[in-house]
Amino acid sequence: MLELVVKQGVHATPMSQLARESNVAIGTIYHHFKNKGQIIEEIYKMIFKDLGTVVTANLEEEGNYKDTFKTGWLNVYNYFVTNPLAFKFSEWVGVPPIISQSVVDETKPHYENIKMFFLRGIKEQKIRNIHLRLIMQITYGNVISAVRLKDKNELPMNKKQIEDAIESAWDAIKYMGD
Amino acid sequence: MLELVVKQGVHATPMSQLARESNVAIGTIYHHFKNKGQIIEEIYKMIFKDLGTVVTANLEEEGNYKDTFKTGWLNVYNYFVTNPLAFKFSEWVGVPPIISQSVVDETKPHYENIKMFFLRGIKEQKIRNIHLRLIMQITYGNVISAVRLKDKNELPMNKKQIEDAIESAWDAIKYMGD
Amino acid sequence: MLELVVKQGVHATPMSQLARESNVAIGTIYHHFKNKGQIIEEIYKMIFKDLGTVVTANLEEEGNYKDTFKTGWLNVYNYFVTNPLAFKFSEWVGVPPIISQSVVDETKPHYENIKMFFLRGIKEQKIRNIHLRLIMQITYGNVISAVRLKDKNELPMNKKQIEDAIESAWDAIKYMGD
Amino acid sequence: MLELVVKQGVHATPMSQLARESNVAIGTIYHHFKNKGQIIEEIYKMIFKDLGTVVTANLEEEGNYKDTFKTGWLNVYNYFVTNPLAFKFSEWVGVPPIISQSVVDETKPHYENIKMFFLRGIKEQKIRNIHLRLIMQITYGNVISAVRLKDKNELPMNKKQIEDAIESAWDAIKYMGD
DNA sequence: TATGAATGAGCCTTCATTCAT
DNA sequence: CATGAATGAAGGCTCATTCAT
Repeated sequence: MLELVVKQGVHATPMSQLARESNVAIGTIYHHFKNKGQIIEEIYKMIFKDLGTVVTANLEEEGNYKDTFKTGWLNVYNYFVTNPLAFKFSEWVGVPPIISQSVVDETKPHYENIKMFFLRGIKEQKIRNIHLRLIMQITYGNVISAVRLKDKNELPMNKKQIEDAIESAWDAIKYMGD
Repeated sequence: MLELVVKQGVHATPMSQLARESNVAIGTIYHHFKNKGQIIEEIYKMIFKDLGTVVTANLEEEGNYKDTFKTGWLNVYNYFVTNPLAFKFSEWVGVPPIISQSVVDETKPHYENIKMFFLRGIKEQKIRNIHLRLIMQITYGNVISAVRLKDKNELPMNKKQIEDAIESAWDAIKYMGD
Repeated sequence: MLELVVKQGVHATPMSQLARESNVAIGTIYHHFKNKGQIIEEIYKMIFKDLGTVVTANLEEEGNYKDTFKTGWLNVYNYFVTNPLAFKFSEWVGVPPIISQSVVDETKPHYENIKMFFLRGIKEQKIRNIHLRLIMQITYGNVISAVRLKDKNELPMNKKQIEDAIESAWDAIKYMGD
Repeated sequence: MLELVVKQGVHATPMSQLARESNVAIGTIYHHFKNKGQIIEEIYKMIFKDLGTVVTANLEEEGNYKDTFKTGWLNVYNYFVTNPLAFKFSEWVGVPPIISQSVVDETKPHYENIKMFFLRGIKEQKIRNIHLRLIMQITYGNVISAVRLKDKNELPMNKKQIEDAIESAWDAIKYMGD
C-alpha cells in the first residue's frame, strides 16, 4: 500500500483520488492510517530510511576516500533520479511544519554512518575542518541541485555533467592543505 | 499591499485571513488581483526581481573576481536571512506547478548580469568551464543551504561559519588550473 | 435565521439539510455560526431565555399565590405545546454533554424571579419547606409530563385534564400544615 | 453480551468501539443482532422489562396502599440510581423515533400490574380519579426528577430529600376527599 | 460460528470567488 | 473604488454494514 501511495504521489492529492488510484475505498485507507498526516509521515520515513540505506549500500569503507564520497553522491543522485516521485515528495515535505520534528528525528539513525564517514574524513584530513552540519547540508544541497536540473529537464546531466557536479561537491569540502 | 502580503506570508493563508491581516475587505483584494494565483505570481515576481537587484547592488565589477563573488553570495544570504518570509515563500513556490514557466521567465532578465558575471569568470579562467546552468544552480544551492541552516536554527551561522560556507561555494566552482 | 432553524429543528438534521430548508447555502451558515455546536447552543439559549420570559410574562405577583403558580404552570405548558419543536429540542438537548455547563449557566439569570417566587412561597408557608432545587425540578417535571402526553398524542389534554395536572403539580409542593 | 453492552453504554458509541469494549469482533455482533437499531431495541426491552419486574418485586399488595406506593417509587429510584447507564439510556431513547411504537408496546405487559395497582387505588379512593395515563406519567416523572438530581449531582438526595420527593409524588395523586 | 479488513454514503467544515450595495 | 455577506464545490474523516476466510 505504501508503495502504491508513493508511486501516485500524495502532493496535493485528495484522499478520494488517492483511494481511487490505489483501487481501494477511502474507508480502507483509514483502516491502515490514522489520518492523512500519518500517511505523509509514513512515506517520509520510508523514503528517508530508504535513502539512508541506499547511500551506504555499495560503499567500500576501506577504499579511497574520495572515491567512496563519489559513490555515495551517485547513490543519492540515482535514487532520486530513478524515483522522481520520491524526489518531489522530499522537496514538497521540506516546507511548512508538514512533518513534525519527532518524525524527522526518527530517520536520523539511518544517517549515523554517513556522519561517521564525514567525521573520519575530517580527522584524516581528507575534508576540511568545518562544522559537520554545514558539510552535510552543503553536500546534500549539491546533489539536490544536480537532481533538480535533471528533474526539471534543464540539463541532460550526461556523464560529463554528472562528473562536473561531483567534482564541485568534492571541491566544496575537500581539505585544502595548510 | 503587496508588501503587506509578503510580510504576512501567503503560505497556506486563506484569502479571508489575508484580507483581515491586510485590513482590507476580501472584495477589495479582488479589485487588485484576478485571483489567488495572481497574488502568488505577483509576490514571486517581486521577490525575485528584488533578489536580482540586491545581488548586484554593491558589486564592483572591476575589483577582484573572487571578492565580487563573495559579496554577491553575501547579498543573497543577507536578503533571505533578513526576509525569512521571502525565503519561506521562495522555498514553497519551488515545488509543484504553482508558478507557470512564463512567470519564471519574466524574472529572468533580472539575472542577466549575474549570468554575465559567471560567463566572464569562465572566460577569464577564474571559474571552471562547466555548464553555466550547473554553476548557477550549485552556487544558488550553496547559499540556500546556508540560509536554511540559519533559518531552521540548526547553526548560529557566525562569521566563521559564513566564511566557511562562502569558501565552500567558491571552491565548488573556482578554476583549478590545468 | 435562528427562528428558521428552530422551526426546522436541528435534531439529527445534517447541516446540508439545514441549509436547504433554510434556503441558504451551507457556507452562509458558517458565516453566522462557528460550527454546528454553536448553532445548537444558540438555539438552546434562545429557547430557555424565551421560556424564562414567558413564565413570568403575565404573572401578577400581588395576587393569590396559588393562582400565580397556576398561571406560571400554564405559561410553560402553552409555550411548549405551541412550540413543539422547541419542546423536542429541549428534550433532546438534555441528554449527553451536548450543551456545556457554561451555556446552561448563561440561561440561569432568566430564572431568578421564578426562584424568588418559590422562595417567597416557602417563607409565606404557601409551599412546603423542602430543597428549592427539588421543588423546581419536580414542578418542571410535572409540566413536562403534561406536555409530553399532549405532544405524543397519548392524551387530548382537555380543560379537565390540564386542570388535573395543575392540581397535581400544586399538591405536590403545597404547604400541608403542621 | 447484552449485559456487557448496557454496562458500556450504547449512547453514541460506534459499533467498532462497542465491539472492542465487548472483546468481540464486529462481525460477531452482526451474528447476534441484525443491526445497530436492533441492539438498541434489545437493550430498551431489557431495561424496561427489568424495571417492570423491579418495581413490583417486593410489594406487598395486601399492605397499606401508600406504603406500597412508596416502596414502588423507591424501587424505580434505586434501580436507576444504581444503574446510571440504564438511566441515561432510558433518557436518551425517549427522544426521536429511535424506538418504534411496536417495541414500546412489547414492554407494556410488564406494567400491567402497576396499572392495576393504580386502578385499584382510584376505585378504593386512595388516589384521585383522574386519567390513569396522567397519573402514571406524573408519578414516573416525579421519580425521574429525583433520579436526575442525583445523577447530575445537583442534590445529594439524602434520606430527608428522598422522603420529601416521595411525599411530593404521593400528594400529587392522593385522593383529597370530596 | 467467529473474524476483521474492506466498503462508501454521508457528515462537518473550509475557502476561493462572486455580486449587490 | 470598496465592501463583506453569500455561495457551493471539494476535502478530510466517521461509522454502520458486508463478506470472504
